[in-house]
Amino acid sequence: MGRGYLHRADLRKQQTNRDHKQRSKSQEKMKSKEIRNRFLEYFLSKGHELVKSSPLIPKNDPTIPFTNAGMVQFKNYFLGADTPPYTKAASCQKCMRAGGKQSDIENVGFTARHHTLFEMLGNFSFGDYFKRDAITYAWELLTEWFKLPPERLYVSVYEDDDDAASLWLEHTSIPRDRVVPLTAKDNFWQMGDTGPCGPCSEIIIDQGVSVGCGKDDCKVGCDCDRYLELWNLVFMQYDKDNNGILTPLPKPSIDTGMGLERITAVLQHQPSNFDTDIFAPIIQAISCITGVAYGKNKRQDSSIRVVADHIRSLTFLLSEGLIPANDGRGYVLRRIIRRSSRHARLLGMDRAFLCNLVEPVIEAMGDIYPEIIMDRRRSEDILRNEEERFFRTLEKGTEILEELVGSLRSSNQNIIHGKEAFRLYDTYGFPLDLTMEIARENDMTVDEAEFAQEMEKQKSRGKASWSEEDKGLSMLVSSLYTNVARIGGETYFLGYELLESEAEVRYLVRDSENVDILLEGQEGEVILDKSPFYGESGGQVGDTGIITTDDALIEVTDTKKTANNLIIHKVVVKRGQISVSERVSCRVNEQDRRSTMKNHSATHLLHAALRNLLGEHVKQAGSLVSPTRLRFDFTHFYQISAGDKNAIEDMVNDRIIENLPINTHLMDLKDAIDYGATALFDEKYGDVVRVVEVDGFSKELCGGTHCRATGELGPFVIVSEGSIASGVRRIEALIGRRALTYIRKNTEELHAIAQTLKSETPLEKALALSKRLKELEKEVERLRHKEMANETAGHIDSVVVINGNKALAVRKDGLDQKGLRDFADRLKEKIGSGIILVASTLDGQTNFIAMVSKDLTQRYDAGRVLKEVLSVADGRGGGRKDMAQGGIKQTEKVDAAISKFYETLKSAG
RNA sequence: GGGCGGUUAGCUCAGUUGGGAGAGCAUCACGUUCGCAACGUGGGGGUCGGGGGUUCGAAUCCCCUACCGUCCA
Repeated sequence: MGRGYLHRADLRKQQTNRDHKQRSKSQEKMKSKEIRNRFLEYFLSKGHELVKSSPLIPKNDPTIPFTNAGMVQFKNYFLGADTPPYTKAASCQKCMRAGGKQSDIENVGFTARHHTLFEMLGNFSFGDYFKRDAITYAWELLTEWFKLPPERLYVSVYEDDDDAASLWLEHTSIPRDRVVPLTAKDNFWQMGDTGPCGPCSEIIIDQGVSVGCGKDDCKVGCDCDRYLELWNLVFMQYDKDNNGILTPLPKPSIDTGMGLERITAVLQHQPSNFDTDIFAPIIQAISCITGVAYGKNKRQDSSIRVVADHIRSLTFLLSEGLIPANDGRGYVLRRIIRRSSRHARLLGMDRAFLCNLVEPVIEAMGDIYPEIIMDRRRSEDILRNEEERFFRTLEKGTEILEELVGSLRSSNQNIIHGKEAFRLYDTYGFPLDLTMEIARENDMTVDEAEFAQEMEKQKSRGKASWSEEDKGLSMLVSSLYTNVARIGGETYFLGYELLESEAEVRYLVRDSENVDILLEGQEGEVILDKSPFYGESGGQVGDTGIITTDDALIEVTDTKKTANNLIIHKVVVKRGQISVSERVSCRVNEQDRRSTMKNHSATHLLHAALRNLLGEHVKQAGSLVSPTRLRFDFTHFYQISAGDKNAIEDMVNDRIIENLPINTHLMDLKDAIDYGATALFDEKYGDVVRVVEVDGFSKELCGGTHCRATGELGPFVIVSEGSIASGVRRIEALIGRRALTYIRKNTEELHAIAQTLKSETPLEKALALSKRLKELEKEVERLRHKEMANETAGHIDSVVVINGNKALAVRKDGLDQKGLRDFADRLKEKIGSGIILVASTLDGQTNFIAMVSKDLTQRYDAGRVLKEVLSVADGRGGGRKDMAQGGIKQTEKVDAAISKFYETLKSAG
């Protein structure tokens, strides 16, 4: 990640200003910006590297949904998987707590301290200083720089950590009775079930009796606001293994965290984080738009706080390219939008409203986090879109609920079952509080206990489905790789220049386990010291090819790249064997690789063309670059018109025809961004990045392999365009020979159609033919009816009278179900009142239809008559009183069935 | 990853133990009117998401699958 949080010159300037105003500043309230700066400034003065906040969406870390603490970006340093370029650092990290284990979202708005998004100030030592300095730094900063009164401070320590307790007493002015030992529950920290861990120590401020819970046993460790935890110092000193055994780390480390919102509230003497200058402009904007004043009504205040908190999260998450979805991080985003929208409605808003609040957030935070400014239009569009979608959901839910209320009322009930409320919530996304509100309006209540019960069931279902094995396996392999990388470093990639090279085998894996040798016929994974094989990343698929030794042939079927830049060759040993430390020759499948390069360069042209023609809101949302095709997903809200599609194709092909040079430069990340290169959200970039530039048209950060000039690409053609998720569209395209083949195939097909239709203008001809076909079909239908009418006339003679009613049985083979009905209808028309049976044999089975004219349905039931008839041949059937259908397989028994028909009528009469 | 709901005419949707695919809007023609709105009459428009199964018979029941929605992890 890029470094240099603030320029030193700026800090020096601030420092001078500060010295001037020191006296007055300490009296008046410190602004949050100043608090943030002074924290960083302090640790800069103690030789710390100031590190920029990493994104909320952690790169290459699937174990957590969002960055939730300052240490997240340093995790690999603490784990020892990576070596830091500095030994101590400080940062102000944007953090998100919503959706994972540490989700506070339900509390947000109703407490003084809970947030979804917050900023975490922290200092870190990677084997440099330990407890003593961590303690003295924290104390000095709080008491001398921030001027917190020492007599109101307490510290907690882990009960077994005597070191920490004595260091506090020795190196600070804190009295013994203010050092409070707490249990492991509060003061022992660990990253996961295994790995680095250690005791921690918290600095606590006594805010006075007035803000406390007032209980007699209120003391340090109480959850109320009186003893407020300000700053947590974690002393990482053990490594915990699978059996829970702690071994001391060779280089103990420090990880601390202090919430900016919290320390600001304390320094500004405010009871709630929401009353600080951090939230003031946002709350003001909400009040202004909704016309609801803050501080007048308790319930409305909560809603305002919810919106104020959530809009910060939304603006930040959207700026990192996240899109609302039904699962994963996108789902968390959607939930935050819906919760905000719900509270906006409580404030009287009935239209999309959140999009209007992006601007105030940018004004409040844009100078510190410029990333939220860049895509503001896109963020606003997504919010508007998503909020409108939510309104549709609410409409649907309201409709269902009103129906439910109506039916309850008509049966004199006034309790909405929890199951029903849950169904509304679970299936239709209708919020419980809204159900309760509507219930109240109708003098009803909701069975909340039952609702909670249903929710529990749902949760345990979710958990049960999660403990799958595959998760464990991938964890195993990934820790295997982490170890390999730790010991041997990353694999050097030679493939930008070379397609063949020598290398040494460093590591072999078979069935997720480290092995020394792979034998003939075995499948496994090979890790080399250097390799010309491109490992799948950035959308470009991995190379295939062969690895050989004097007497072995190994086929490389796929190549992957790990988070720590190991290149993993998936192989099958075709002949001989391969063992660790052996010298091998590598050869990449050249034809496929060259095709892939063309597709990758074409992807860059497509990306630039889309941004050019559709707008800057277009962002890459995923891509696949293979030897045979390219697939590009990007953010865009509408279908792409045929005209735009052609314009995109034209623009890409024009750049190809111009044969523009494609150049690659290595530069610092910061310089690359300044240079205007497009960066992606979900890629990890080192300090030095590759910029792939198509002269004058496209600049992208990209680790993939590319052609030297656009002319190598050949024709470009878009094969399909469609939607893959709300707000994301996908284009698939072909390049070079494959594009040509595609165009040729279409042309040939058109020729064949023209030839078949014997026409120069096949489209017109096809339209004419289709119209003619319709006319003929109608004509056939008309004639068939006419013929049927004629034929039915001939059957009238066969009508017999049984018990005073007309009865008629006819056999006419070759009719399908519909024909049978039509035929019977005609007969019925002819005889007026009576009972009719028609039998028709088709495809080895005989179908029957029985009809009873409306005036006789009191006396005869077509269904019953038919059942009798069919009983002679083990047939089945049924229907209504006036019409019934059925069939038999024994076609030779049709005559018997007809006799049965007359018999039945006789005995029924 | 696991639930639940949906997919029927251009659009919005109905379709009740499995037995003739419907309504409203839109569209077209004709009528009414000086004309328009409105109205009246008639017509066109459907692989009932796709595939398999059960059944004499499936929009309807069962299984698989795609897509959309929604909740949980």
